[in-house]
Amino acid sequence: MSLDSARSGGDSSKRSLADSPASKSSSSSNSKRSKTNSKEKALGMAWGANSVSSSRSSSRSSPFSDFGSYMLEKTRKLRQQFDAEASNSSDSSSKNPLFHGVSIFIDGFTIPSNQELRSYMLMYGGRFENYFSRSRVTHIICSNLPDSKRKNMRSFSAGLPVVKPAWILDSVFANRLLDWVPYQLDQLCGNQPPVSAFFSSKRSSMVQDTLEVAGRQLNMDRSFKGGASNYVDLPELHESLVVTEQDALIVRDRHVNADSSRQVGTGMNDEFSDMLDCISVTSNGNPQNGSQNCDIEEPTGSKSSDVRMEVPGNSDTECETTLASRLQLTPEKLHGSVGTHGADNKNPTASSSGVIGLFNQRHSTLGDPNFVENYFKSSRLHFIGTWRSRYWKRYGSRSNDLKTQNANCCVLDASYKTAVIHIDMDCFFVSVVIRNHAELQDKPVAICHSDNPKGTAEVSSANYPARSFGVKAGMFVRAAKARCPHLIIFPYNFQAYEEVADQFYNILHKHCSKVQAVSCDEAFLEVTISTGLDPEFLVSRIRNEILETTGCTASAGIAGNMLMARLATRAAKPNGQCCIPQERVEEHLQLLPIKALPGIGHVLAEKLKKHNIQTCGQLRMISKVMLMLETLRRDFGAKTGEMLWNHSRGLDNRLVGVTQESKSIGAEVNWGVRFKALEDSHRFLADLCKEVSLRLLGCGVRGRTFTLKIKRRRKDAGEPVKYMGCGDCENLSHSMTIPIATDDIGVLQRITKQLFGCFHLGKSAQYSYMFSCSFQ
DNA sequence: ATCCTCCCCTAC
DNA sequence: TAAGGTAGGGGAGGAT
Ligand SMILES: Nc1ccn([C@H]2C[C@H](O)[C@@H](COP(=O)(O)OP(=O)(O)OP(=O)(O)O)O2)c(=O)n1
Ligand SMILES: [Mg+2]
Ligand SMILES: [Mg+2]
Repeated sequence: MSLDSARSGGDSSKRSLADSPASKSSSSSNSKRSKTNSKEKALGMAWGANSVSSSRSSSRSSPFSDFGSYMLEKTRKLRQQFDAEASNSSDSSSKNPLFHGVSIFIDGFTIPSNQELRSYMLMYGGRFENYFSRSRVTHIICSNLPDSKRKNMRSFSAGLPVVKPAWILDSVFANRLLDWVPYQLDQLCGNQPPVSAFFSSKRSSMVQDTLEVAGRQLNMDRSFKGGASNYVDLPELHESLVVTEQDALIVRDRHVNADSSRQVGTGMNDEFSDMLDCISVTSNGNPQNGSQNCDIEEPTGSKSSDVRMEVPGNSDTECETTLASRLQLTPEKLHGSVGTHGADNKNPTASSSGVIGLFNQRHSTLGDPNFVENYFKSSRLHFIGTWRSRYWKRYGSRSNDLKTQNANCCVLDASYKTAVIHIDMDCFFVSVVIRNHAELQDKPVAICHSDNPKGTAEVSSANYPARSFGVKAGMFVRAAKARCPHLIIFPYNFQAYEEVADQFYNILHKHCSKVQAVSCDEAFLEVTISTGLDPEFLVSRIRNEILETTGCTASAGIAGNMLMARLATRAAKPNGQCCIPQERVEEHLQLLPIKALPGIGHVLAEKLKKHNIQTCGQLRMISKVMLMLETLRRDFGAKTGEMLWNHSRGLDNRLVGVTQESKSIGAEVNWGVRFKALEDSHRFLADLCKEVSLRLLGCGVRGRTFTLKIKRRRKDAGEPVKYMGCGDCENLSHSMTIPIATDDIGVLQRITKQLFGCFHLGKSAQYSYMFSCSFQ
């Protein structure tokens, strides 16, 4: 279960208090995070998440002038980015710069989208302003004018021409700049312009092109014709472009993809479904495809192939067909069908590590009264998950101050250029642990809780020799040992990771004023190139210093934006650095597997694969040929489509150092969670409430929206593949917003009880919980 | 249109 | 035996 507290409107006073520099004085003295700190004895405070100081990110407390300079900085940066893209894109170099002297500002929703229009300007020699400026903008592009603006046309447009997007499209098609006057927005009609020639005539030939590239794409698009946009790609659908009120034609069922799991969540009437537990034996042989629920089963670096490697010699598959779970939550009173689960309860089952018999109760909520607290002390994911809040406590205010300063001085000097650096420690957990073992550097080493060659403990990090055997983070140790029998396993040393992370960030802050932390071993830097220091040189100095100080190597990437810098780092690893200048972006992306883009995981990658898209080059070509962004948007959603469009071109508008304040705080445990009676469950929930309450206090925030999430073992799921794991679960959640934000543990507990009631949980299933809150 | 709830996906 | 957490982004669909 997880309790999630959303931010609250009512907590503003508390917030502003927390924002004041003075408020962090008490906790900042904890920065050494010694284990003796009494705060760390708090539940789940193994790594001090609860004692995080109350310093907040700058955005809320910034005076308005800061915001102004931020905006100046941002516009300047966006402009610079546009120029860089324009001057280096091979697309543009080969095209007629027909928009030379034209600088557009997009007002409101347009068809096609502003990103597409931007890319036309990019490709054909024009300019694009993200923010309106009377002096810079030459044309305002607008599809639709709301009444308010129509009434005061002159002040809205500042006297500039307000033109329909078709002007741009038709100009591109004509390969010359057309007169904009016929395309002036017709104020009387106020409707979407008629279809431009561009769409009607050119369309079909482009579709042909597409077919060569991605055979199935066309079919997909056809089925999506009723999507949220009128931007269609087939001739016969043209009419919808003429439609004026954009959404008039929206069809109800926007591609409800085969997400059967959703129904489980929303149909809360499963009260009696548990009775089926003993009957339904299941065929859950293929966890990958069954549903999109993220089941935590048999994790491996590379999915199904690993599953296959895993299975032989073990009872994993048998487990899935054994009768469903012994029931763990047993409210005796509830209904009568006790017999079945009772029998299950006694059945010995093959356990995850091949050992027959019951699990050790001390490894679960049943045997350890301090289970949650102890669990968090050993959890690597808890460690990396809470690291950020500890970082904020140490560097938050300082980096904020510098950030502001930096932004101001940038504004004064508009002539400089910036480079983005991404730096990431090599196989961090392993490097730290073997940094003083020279003899191990060439041996395959991994970090894991267990060295059991049959075990289901997860590899946290593997060094590069181990990776050459196929050992990857997230893999079960038995799979790792199967691939690399001589793999050397070391235990975790969280304190050492914390110390090295500190050293790492101390070095980064010393060399650069703009540092954006990503994780304990990874950060972005932004540097100005015109200050003379070559970024390559700076990076090698930083990496050297990291090696000398920590005994561990780091790799780094240098590029024009965060996306490309990150990809450069990947190319540089291990122990290297790599620069991807603008003119090399395209070649770098061309053959890169789509999955390598940050933000594209296995689900999205599979979806794209069904469209015959496997590389960034293909994605770029498809989206361009298909004209364009709207196709991606229909298939993947507005934002995701845009992300695909941008990332496949190496575009990334994010600015280094812009981090917003946190939106939510939560706690969850999905390992070792076993209940016999309802009260076990409530006790556990109370522990999570305590944890969340302490974290709220530690951060100086109060929650207003609380969420309880429950993972319920599927009826047809067998014993979890992973020892003490939660198995194949469906995810449920309910939330509640209260009028006055709180951090009071008593209130939290009452809230969880009430939320818990909303689920109407049956008796014969196993659950684990998460409780979190958000702050509005 | 925009907000809200209940999810899913992603990254470390 | 083993320690499958945390937080943000975003989509679908219903309420307003
Ligand atoms: N599934 C994962 C991924 C990461 N980590 C931890 C261990 C890693 O050492 C640390 C940093 O993650 P990275 O993705 O940076 O991986 P590494 O630093 O281990 O390797 P690389 O050289 O690829 O950066 O986070 C983990 O416990 N489990
Ligand atoms: Mg790393
Ligand atoms: Mg990393």
